[in-house]
Amino acid sequence: MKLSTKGRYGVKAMFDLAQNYGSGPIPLNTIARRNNISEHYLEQLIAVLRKAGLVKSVRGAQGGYILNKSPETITVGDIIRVLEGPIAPVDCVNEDEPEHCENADFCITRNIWAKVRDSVAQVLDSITLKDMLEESKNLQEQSYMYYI
Amino acid sequence: MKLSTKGRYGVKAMFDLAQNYGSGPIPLNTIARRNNISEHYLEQLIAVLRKAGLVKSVRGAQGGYILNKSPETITVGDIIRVLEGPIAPVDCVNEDEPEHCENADFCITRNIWAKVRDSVAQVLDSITLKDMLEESKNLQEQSYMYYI
DNA sequence: ACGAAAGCCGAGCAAATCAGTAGGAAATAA
DNA sequence: TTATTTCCTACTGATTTGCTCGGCTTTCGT
Repeated sequence: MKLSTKGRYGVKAMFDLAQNYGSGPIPLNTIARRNNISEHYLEQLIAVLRKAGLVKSVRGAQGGYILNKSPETITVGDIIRVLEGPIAPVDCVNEDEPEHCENADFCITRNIWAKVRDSVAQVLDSITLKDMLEESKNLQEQSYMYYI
Repeated sequence: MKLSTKGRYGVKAMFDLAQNYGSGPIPLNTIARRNNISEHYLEQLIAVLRKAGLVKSVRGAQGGYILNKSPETITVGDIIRVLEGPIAPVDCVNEDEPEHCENADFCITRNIWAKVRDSVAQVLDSITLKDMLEESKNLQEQSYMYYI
């Protein structure tokens, strides 16, 4: 039940882009450096995000990446699904095309995995990049108060 | 975010034992056959469950495995934790000993993974083997109604 | 026009994990 | 004593993970 670095790095990178939304394209090496991610590896991940339409790229000098939609319209679930595939603890409850299983109608464990899937999806789909920006702002304020 | 076969097979095997709770020891090859699991592989999994105190074994002919506690005191979460380790989408929100991360206080993504962890744990910890037995009974009754 | 800064692309690779197999030793009921 | 069963250790092929490497193309600034 682990998330791979694909999902983790992807969410970090997208959050970074959200924090810089409106400031023009952000080069990948900047994102990689700020988040301690191998640039070459992140390149592969962001290629997937780009093909899925979550970010767009600007080539050439002074180029970089930009969110393709505003932060409030992108959820963590969107990012995870693109990078890690459909949310499903086991394939027989896959969101897209559940693996066929002849026992599905009588399978008790299957119902459990479906509950897990729904509960994870509910959490991830309810959090937008904008929510994260706001939480970040709150954290900073608290941190400020702490130093007074 | 996939469960491995360890967790899946483990829950199936434990449910099988729950269905036979009170009928003496059930040999492993029976459980393996009924659930389409490689016996040798299941052997390794049940060894872990035994060492964790969830099942007890009776050696020798007519031996087998028995639940070590009654079905209502064993949750799916117990089984999963034993076989798959602590519930945590990423190590920095590990239930037992969270991996140290210097940015933890300011990490926005970390809060998300903690929410996912809690939501998965809540589902798994709320389902006991007895709940599964009852659901199974309901399904059988529905199936009976269907054939009238 | 040129060079530096960027994205784009495909190949390769070491380590870890998964999902088993294989083979036998020890215990026990009949 | 024999069949049945658990117990234990080691090995293994396939897949995934988390990268690295090298080169090509596009574009901005001068």
